[in-house]
Amino acid sequence: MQQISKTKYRDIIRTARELFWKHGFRRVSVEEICEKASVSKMTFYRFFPNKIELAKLIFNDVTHEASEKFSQIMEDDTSVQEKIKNMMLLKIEGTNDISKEFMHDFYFGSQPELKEYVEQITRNTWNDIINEFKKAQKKGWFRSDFKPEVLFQITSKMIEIMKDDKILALYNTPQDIILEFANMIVYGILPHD
Amino acid sequence: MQQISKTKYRDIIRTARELFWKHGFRRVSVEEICEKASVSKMTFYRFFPNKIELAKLIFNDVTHEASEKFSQIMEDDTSVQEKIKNMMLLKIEGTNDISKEFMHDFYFGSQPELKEYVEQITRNTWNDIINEFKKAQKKGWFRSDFKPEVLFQITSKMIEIMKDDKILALYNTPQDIILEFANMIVYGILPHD
DNA sequence: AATTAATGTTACGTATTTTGTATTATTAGA
DNA sequence: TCTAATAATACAAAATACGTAACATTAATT
Repeated sequence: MQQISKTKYRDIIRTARELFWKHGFRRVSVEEICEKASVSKMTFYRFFPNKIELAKLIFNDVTHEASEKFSQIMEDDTSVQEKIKNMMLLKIEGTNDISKEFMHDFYFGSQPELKEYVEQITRNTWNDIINEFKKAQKKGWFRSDFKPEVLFQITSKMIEIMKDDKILALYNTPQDIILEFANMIVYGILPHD
Repeated sequence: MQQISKTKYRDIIRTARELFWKHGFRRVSVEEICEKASVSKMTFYRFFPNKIELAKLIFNDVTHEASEKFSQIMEDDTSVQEKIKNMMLLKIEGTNDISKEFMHDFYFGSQPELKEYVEQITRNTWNDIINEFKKAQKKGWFRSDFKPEVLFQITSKMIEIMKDDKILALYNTPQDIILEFANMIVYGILPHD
């Protein structure tokens, strides 16, 4: 056996992702991941220095995949309405897909390192998205006086608002809040079909 | 303040039930329950001697409710197909709703006390259900040589089949599958009016 | 307003779990 | 056979969870 098993590596990531997805970061132990992935703890620590680094990697994957999907929608040869609709659907799908548990420990957990990392990645992802917006804007799909960068500020503030228990209580899940903001961004607060 | 707050008591149970439901027994701490239920830890321990006793109570509630629903179905003045259909719906609802997590720690957890309790309750519930079947059999709703224990197992397995995507794709709605399976159990696969 | 019991707050010792490493044994490919 | 990847086990240190106690606060009753 001279080859490092890429399989084990992937098994760990896949298993951890599933578990984090369901229960969040803090509820899942390294040993549990190892057991489910049929991997010894030593092997785990040969691949990853600790649980946090693994979480970073997984979070990175998840956001990257989401970002890819978004870019795809923007680049698709469809009408603006269709794009907006797809964006909304992606948001809905994405928020349905991303478990509350998964994000919670990242945002509100006790590891400042993880929180920082998540914020950074989120920032980068938003940069990508803003660029997509600018490209779209050049094509005349949005108002020309609208500044995509504002989106970043809005979403930053959104996270702060999310932390407010009184606001949280108004919605079933944090995802609903995200959806609400997405709606507001696209359509404003005027009624629409 | 001379009255013990029944509200707090209920809040604890409701919150704990939700958390156990999602994450199982071991992943949820007393403190977490208290926080989410907006109750101090002391109040918790005034109501419950420990986490295990709370779990017992909740498990008891859950199984009792399920059993009640089942009896209701059997006692309803409906056709046999309707009863079977409702049984399946109940099962689906139950299995979709009851997370594996919820049961897992009870069965495989490290508390033998809890496991024993669960096994006993399960046994009792099971007996109740079989008795309902036998009552129905006496009324002539099933063949007299048919063993109710088998029906129960069959419906369980059928639910598993329903969850198969390939099977699911064959029908328009999940309800159609249920109806189909209920029919199959009642009439077999021979044509009937 | 004073009383009183329920509830909250804080702190704490103990028990359990988790983390990360070291050590030794297997395993499977070269 | 030899060798490196992996497993198994044991372990100390850190973190978390449990359950209790002592005291503070609240709000209804008198």
